[in-house]
Amino acid sequence: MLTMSTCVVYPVFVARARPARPRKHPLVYHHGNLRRALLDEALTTIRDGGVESLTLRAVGARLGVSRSALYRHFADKRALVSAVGAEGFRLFRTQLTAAWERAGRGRAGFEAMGIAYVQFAVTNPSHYRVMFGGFLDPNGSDPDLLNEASRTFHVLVDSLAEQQRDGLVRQGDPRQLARFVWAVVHGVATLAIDGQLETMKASPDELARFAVEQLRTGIARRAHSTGPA
Amino acid sequence: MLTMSTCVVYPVFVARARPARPRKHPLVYHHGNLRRALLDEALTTIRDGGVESLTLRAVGARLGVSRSALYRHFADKRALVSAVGAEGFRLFRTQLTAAWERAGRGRAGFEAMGIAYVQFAVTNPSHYRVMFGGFLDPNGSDPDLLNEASRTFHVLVDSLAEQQRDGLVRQGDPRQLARFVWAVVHGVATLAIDGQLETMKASPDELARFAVEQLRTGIARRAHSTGPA
DNA sequence: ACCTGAACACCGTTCAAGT
DNA sequence: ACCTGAACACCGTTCAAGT
Repeated sequence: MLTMSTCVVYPVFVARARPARPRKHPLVYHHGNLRRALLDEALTTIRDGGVESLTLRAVGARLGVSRSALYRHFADKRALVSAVGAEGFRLFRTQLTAAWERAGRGRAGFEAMGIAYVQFAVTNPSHYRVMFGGFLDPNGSDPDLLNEASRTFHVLVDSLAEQQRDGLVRQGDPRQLARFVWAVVHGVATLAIDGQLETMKASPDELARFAVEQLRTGIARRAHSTGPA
Repeated sequence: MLTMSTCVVYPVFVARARPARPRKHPLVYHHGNLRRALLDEALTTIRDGGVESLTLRAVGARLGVSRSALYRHFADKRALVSAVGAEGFRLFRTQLTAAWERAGRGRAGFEAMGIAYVQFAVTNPSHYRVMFGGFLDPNGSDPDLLNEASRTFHVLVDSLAEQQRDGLVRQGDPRQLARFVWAVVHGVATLAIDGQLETMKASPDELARFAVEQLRTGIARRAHSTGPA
């Protein structure tokens, strides 16, 4: 637990456990922007080699800083990765709404958003995995991450609710519909980035388009009832 | 790389780098079943605490064996986890076909299989993650894992092909349909085991049933055409 | 307040040596 | 052929000490 607001008075007269070593290099401080620098460095490291490749020592070394300097700005490694995940959700949400708006909302906008979803995952696999991969428990300690994930989900809910008002999507709890739609695109995305589609000899984009098509005929309001099951 | 077929002759007369230490405990060998014992130990460890909790040292210690004894039976840690994944696919496939048969195939069988899919993932989250989680690259070196995954996929393909013959599912490449169906249940499963559903306040089983329902109305052959899009 | 550097308790993997 | 035990090159985290 990090207590930031308490003022700690350090005792000055303590028995020296070890003698002080002479310093080879002068100390260089980052002064204030180290937190941001650590975050950026973690971001590019994860982008290039995945979460597994992220080591605090390497991040520190690349920034010319001790391996434990990080602990002044993040509680631990998890907290650093959480911050990267939260940033990922912000970028993700921007791209989803952009696709939705650019295609003029409605049916075309919804399909464009589905394609954009899978494309984000395929383009940023490491980032996507941090956000969803179970490395972070979403009910965990970071409220920022939780908030960003929740806001992203509501982009989908709002889109579906609007389409219901316009008669493009059949009635029902928009949150329930949104969960189903999310599961579909999330399924395509994770199969794609985990290389499972190659086993099945399929391209991510092709499957994404097919999935969005099937999704539409599944949730679209139909002119003729097919009768009870 | 493990070369199993080459016969290596060890030189006998070598200069000793270090003097031999006296042995405290007599050597106890596992003789033949160590591979199986290692696999079982890895399986329960992963089941209890996930892949991250699996350490070769602990596995060896629990079996009363050196930490490097494992290297006689597996190329490295990855190979051990691959073997666990392959076993997972075998169990998975058994449960899927059992659900399909028990519900009398056809429409009911297909729905039962969908529910069973998500239930397997929720019941064995660590196992499921090993199989799909990207820890193993599926195009990797283990042909056994690849084969098991492929056979499981074909259970789904065969089920859909049979339903097409019986007029329960509309025409089209059954492999393409199977990929879509897989993506849907995989999406529900991964959202569930990564705790994302809790964020959305939904239960895995409820979403699974809803998803299978939507899936049906999406891929079922309809009596009345809704006209071109 | 912020950072260092040594220490601690871990990892997977290698390899000469023992039987 | 199978296993040991020391060694190697890593980890994240802690903490007294320096400025």
